[in-house]
Amino acid sequence: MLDQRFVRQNPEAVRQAAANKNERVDVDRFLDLDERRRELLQTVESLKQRRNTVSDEIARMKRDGEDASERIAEMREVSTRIKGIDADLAGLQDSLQAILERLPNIPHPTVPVGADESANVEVRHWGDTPEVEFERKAHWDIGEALDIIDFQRAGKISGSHFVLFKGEGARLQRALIQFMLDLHIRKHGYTEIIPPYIVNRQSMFGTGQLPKMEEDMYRTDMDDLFLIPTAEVPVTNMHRDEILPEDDLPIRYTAYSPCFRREAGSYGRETRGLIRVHQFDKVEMVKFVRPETSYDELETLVNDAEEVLQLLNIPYRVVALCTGELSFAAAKCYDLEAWAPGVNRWLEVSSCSNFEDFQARRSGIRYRDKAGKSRFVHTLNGSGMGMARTLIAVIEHYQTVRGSIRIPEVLVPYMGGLKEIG
RNA sequence: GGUGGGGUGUCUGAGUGGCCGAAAGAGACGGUCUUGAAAACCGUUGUACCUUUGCGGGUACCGUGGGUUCGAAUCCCACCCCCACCGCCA
Repeated sequence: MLDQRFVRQNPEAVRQAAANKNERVDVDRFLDLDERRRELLQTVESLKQRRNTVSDEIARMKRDGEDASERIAEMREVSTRIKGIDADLAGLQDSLQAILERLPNIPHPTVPVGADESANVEVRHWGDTPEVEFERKAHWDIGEALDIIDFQRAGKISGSHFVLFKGEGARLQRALIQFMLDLHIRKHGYTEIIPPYIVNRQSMFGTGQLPKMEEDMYRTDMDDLFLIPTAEVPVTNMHRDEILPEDDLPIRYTAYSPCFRREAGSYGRETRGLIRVHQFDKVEMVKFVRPETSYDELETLVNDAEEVLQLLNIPYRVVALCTGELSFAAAKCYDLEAWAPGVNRWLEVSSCSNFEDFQARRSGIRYRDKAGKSRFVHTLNGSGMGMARTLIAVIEHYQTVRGSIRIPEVLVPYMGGLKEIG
């Protein structure tokens, strides 16, 4: 969420940011409501001042045994007026709030301006995409041939775009998760969290999924709870409405969780196999940092994620998203795209974002600085990495001419010494 | 699900209608003392919003939302959350 005063003082910046993010916002209406609100506020506050003064007077008169009935009658009227104006004010506040919570975050100046992915900028790449020494098969063919991925039965059990892993396939996925967690915990200094996978409405609001993305979320009707679309939600909300000691910063958490996404209206050829599914596993990294350091922390976050792919020896590229591709809450974001030779394309396996104080303001996450002043922290998060797609990259990258899958060296210990599937 | 207890500032915790933005303690910050530190002592220390060029002035906030009242942390209603015990249960 943006600061109300910031919007008032920089309407053009807000308009521009929204336009660059392909969002439609009504800043004029906001300014109009905001001005009316301030007028009413001044009126009602001076009435309240009057009421407070006279109430003290009444208290004094009663103590002195004087007759205060005239004052009381007068204040009865004042109070009625106050109640009326307060009601109008509350209506205005609600309208303002509704606009405010739908205003997207302002992109950082270094973010390339553009409407779609053609404006994204490749920052660097790592590893060579291998020469085509044989006809690479897509992961769904390999998975079915080796009987380690079962789309048919997943469809029967749950519906399309669900997946079931079996035998060594399930184990490979678990190995990936374990390997990633260990890397982030031992080498990168993150603290492991196992959060709740179902959260309340306020948590979903805090990280910015609500109100805009509600139709993309799985929700439990009876309790109005949401299945998390990413561990970012529960982990970021751990410190909602808290004031953290400055010495605690930066805080770095990593969490494995399943992720649930309805993906309403995103079907088609692009989503075949494991590329886009309703439930997938992900290891997430979340940071709470001092504002001064957040862009340095973003770079190390990306590096932490990159190291996963480097150790798996999978070629990838780092892409700086343009304004039009940035999510609602992000100020800047890098995507990591792994090369998947079977489907012959780059797959987004990680997304690392700096939200600056946007989420912190929504969820009241602050810290107390050395001067004793409380300030909003900056929050960041990044996948490290998203499963299913990382699994695609591994399967398609490590397939052999014979149709088997070699196990990446770093995963062998997690596979109980197994070196090859099939 | 049932019964009981409870949600107050950074923390602990007092406060049952006006003199309460809120005692006391802790913590933090500044100072005195000290070679330095600790201890002791003195002082300062909530947030948001409106207004003002500035000094300043004002309003609101004691879990959330309503209500009663001239006036609510305090009384009433609803809801949420936490704790304990009982029941149920992987």
